[in-house]
Amino acid sequence: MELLFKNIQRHVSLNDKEKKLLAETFHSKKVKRKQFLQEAGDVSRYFYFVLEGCLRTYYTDKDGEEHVLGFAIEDWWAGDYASLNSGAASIFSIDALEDAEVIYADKTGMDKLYAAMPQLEKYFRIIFQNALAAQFQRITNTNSFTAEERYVAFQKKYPQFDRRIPQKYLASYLGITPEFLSKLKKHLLTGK
Amino acid sequence: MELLFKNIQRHVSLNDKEKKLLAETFHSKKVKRKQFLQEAGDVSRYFYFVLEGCLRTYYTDKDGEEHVLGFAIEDWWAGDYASLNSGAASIFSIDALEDAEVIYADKTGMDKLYAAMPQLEKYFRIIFQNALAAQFQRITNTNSFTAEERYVAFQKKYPQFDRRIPQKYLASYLGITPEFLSKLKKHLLTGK
DNA sequence: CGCGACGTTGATTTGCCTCAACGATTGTGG
DNA sequence: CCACAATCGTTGAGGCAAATCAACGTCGCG
Repeated sequence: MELLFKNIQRHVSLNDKEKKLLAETFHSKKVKRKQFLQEAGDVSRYFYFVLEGCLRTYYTDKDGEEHVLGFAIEDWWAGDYASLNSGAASIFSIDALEDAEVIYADKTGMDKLYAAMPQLEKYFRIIFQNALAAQFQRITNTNSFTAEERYVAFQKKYPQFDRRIPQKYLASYLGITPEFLSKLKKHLLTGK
Repeated sequence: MELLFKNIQRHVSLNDKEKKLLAETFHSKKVKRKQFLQEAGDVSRYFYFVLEGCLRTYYTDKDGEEHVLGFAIEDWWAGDYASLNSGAASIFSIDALEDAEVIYADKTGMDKLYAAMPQLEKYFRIIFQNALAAQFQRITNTNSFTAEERYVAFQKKYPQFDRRIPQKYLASYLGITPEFLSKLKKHLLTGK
């Protein structure tokens, strides 16, 4: 919980009463590796804040193929930002790549927090604005880099993920097949 | 200006004093087709709200290739949401695909508005949250659809853009070459 | 009218995928 | 703690979607 306070206080201030309200509204949950936090089709959806471990958000297409949208580790947010607003059923699933501890709140809880602590609107405005910028960067990379360049750029930008994400999920995130990622790595190491 | 008020009032309320402040803070500008609102490398950057016309936001890669990130028509926002927060030089350019009329504010102006009208934080929190959801959808489409499917999906989702966007820019937005888009269209029309 | 930008069409090339087989690693029950 | 299965990663052969390159038609505009 302290981790969330610190994260929020990077952008806005919190007093003790507000911290108490946050602590009352967010609930805690531990999940084992491979367990789901959310499955596609769920109507009840949550904002998750990761205290420990590693999560994966992904989408299953009409052919049953999974496509990874992103990962979340300690001090990161996860959730279907999309449909939390709309109230529609989610098309995304979230599961754990490592045993994880998260705190979470549903839409009702978030609305209560927004009403009681207007500065949270600013906090999430900034969080979403930065996340949006990161997605534009990602789209830019997809369109102007080869798969190999995207892999190198990912390693450089997110070195903390290096050993924590199975290659097949990283391949999916990069938009390539696991086989091709394997060949890329060999090419980078051996030059052939 | 009324268009902006109506847009904002879809999510939060505004009184006359607040409308006056908005009108004082946003400045108006008309640009001809092909003129720039912002060029890559600019340090002074703005939030733009389109009153009339059509804008294009794009990125120029190391090989000099342009990659279109998005379009904006009446009642839409445009701008480098990314670096407006960070203060870094922008890597994006914005120009007009049609003669356009926009209103705009810089970071200082936006900060002033946020301070005077906290409900704007909520408004932009929602705007960014929805935009983020749209970008996740776009990434999902890129990874799980063929170019032809993406073209059809775009036509269906944004019919209002149909006649307004030159094919080469639409091709860039879809992540394909103009030549290939031409062939796609032929295939869809003639079946061969 | 003539120029330049845009769109089209065809021939060829290529980055990445698919399929299949084979190692390596992990996890689980006996 | 081992045996075995299951999952994951690697490697190779062949195929396809989309890129590249080049030539030509067409349209808007000075």
